[in-house]
Amino acid sequence: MSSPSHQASEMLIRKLESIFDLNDQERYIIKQLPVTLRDYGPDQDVAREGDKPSQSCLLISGIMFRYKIIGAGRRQIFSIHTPGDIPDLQSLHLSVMDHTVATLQPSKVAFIQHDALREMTVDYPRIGAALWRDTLVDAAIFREWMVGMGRRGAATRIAHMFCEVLVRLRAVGVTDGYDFPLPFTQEEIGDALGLSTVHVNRSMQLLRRESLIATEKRTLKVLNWEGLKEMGEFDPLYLHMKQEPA
Amino acid sequence: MSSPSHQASEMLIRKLESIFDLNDQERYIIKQLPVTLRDYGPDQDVAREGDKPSQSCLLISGIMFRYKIIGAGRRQIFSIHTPGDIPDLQSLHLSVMDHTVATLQPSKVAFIQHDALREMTVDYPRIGAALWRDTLVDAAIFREWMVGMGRRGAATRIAHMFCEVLVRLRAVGVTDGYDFPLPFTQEEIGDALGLSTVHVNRSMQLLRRESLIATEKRTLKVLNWEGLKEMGEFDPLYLHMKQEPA
DNA sequence: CGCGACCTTGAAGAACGTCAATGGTCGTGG
DNA sequence: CCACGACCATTGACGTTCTTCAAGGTCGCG
Repeated sequence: MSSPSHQASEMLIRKLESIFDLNDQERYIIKQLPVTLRDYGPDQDVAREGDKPSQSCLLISGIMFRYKIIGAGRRQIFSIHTPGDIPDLQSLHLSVMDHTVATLQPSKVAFIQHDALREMTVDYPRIGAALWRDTLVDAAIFREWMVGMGRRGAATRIAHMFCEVLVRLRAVGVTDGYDFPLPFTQEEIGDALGLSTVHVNRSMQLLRRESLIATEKRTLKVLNWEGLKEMGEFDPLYLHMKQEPA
Repeated sequence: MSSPSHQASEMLIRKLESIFDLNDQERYIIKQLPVTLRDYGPDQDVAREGDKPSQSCLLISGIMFRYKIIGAGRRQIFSIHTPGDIPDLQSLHLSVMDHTVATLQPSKVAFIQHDALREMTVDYPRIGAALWRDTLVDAAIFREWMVGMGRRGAATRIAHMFCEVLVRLRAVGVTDGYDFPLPFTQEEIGDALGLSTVHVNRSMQLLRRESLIATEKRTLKVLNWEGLKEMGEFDPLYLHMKQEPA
């Protein structure tokens, strides 16, 4: 737990245990995974669309996200990643990146060779199943975001996103209360939810007016968790966690 | 190829070979998979949100789709499935369905027990990798739809959807020209793309006015494939096929 | 023939985007 | 300590896109 590379496997184990039961041997095997560490500043691309990576990145601390740029100034953000995530795990079986993976905040990242991961999934099929499951939860989150973009209004989408981020941060122990550092600019929230910056701003004002949230000094305080869940039509089933989050 | 259950494995093999190289042994193993066959009419649910299926379904002929209902009359369709697909392969590692899988057209479906699939993925890790890859392509398609719903206009989204369906139908040999039976009502197209029926109707009129498509007798004719791709901002990279589709 | 499912049309309004300007906060260097 | 600049949040005015509601119209089928 002391050395940074132990920190990497600890975070991965913690993440996998939020969606899968690991036994002692499996935890041990994961701890043996060789990793290479690297620090990134904010807003740096880690793997770009078109790349053919030979390794995947495990987020240790900070926040990452995935996006695609289409034409002039139009960006779509697909996902937000919290510590313990392997944002480009999919590159293990999809050789060409069809989108870009980047840091949102300064982040500590561990790289794991695909060969090592592949070998582990073959030798320990249950760990393979856990990782496969992780990519399936990833897809489930995409589906939920699709519902939002297709069929929910702006305030609902924003509330939903805040609910999801809070639950996921709590699941890996980054936060334990109902406050968390708001790492997103309104532009980034808009790019994630398919909204303009201006409209995000006005919709967030609505959430504040309803006393669901408060923002001060780059911190988001959830004032009324039940109310926010209701506003966001948030049902955490799609996160497929082992235990229902609070 | 004669018996219906051979037809099932043939379609699966064909589908997997569009995204993965199988060898003779692997083809042989897949052919041994025990399946149960069943015919469905149109608009029938095959697995529902909340279910915990012990088998997955392989589409042999017809069209299936996946969706979620949220509140009064709001439905979001996530994906369209062509023969050879296993629409709920994800249930292999996500025990609870977070959405519903249904037929759009009358369809012939083969059910495969999860136990048999799991055993195969453990004994033949390359087949496991192919199936995992398939679920990752599924997720890549979600991402592309997210880009559409978040950042593209109605006509572009519709053109994109037609391009994708055509490419996928061609990949498994259901069509070889540029015409295909249009299995969707305008309401379904709207539910897939996050649009109202009325707006789908008007946007399709635009595509016809531009001589990109023609619809007659429930058949969609692509009059100008290059033009449609351009209108739809369609780049098939995200389908991760072995060979670039025409 | 008549019914149901689907497509089409018009009109009005809500939701959201764009443009452009203002103000706040924070870190940095003088 | 202050001034500056960068980045971000906020506001107003105005346009566009898309939705909603309501009413035909078309087609296949029993």
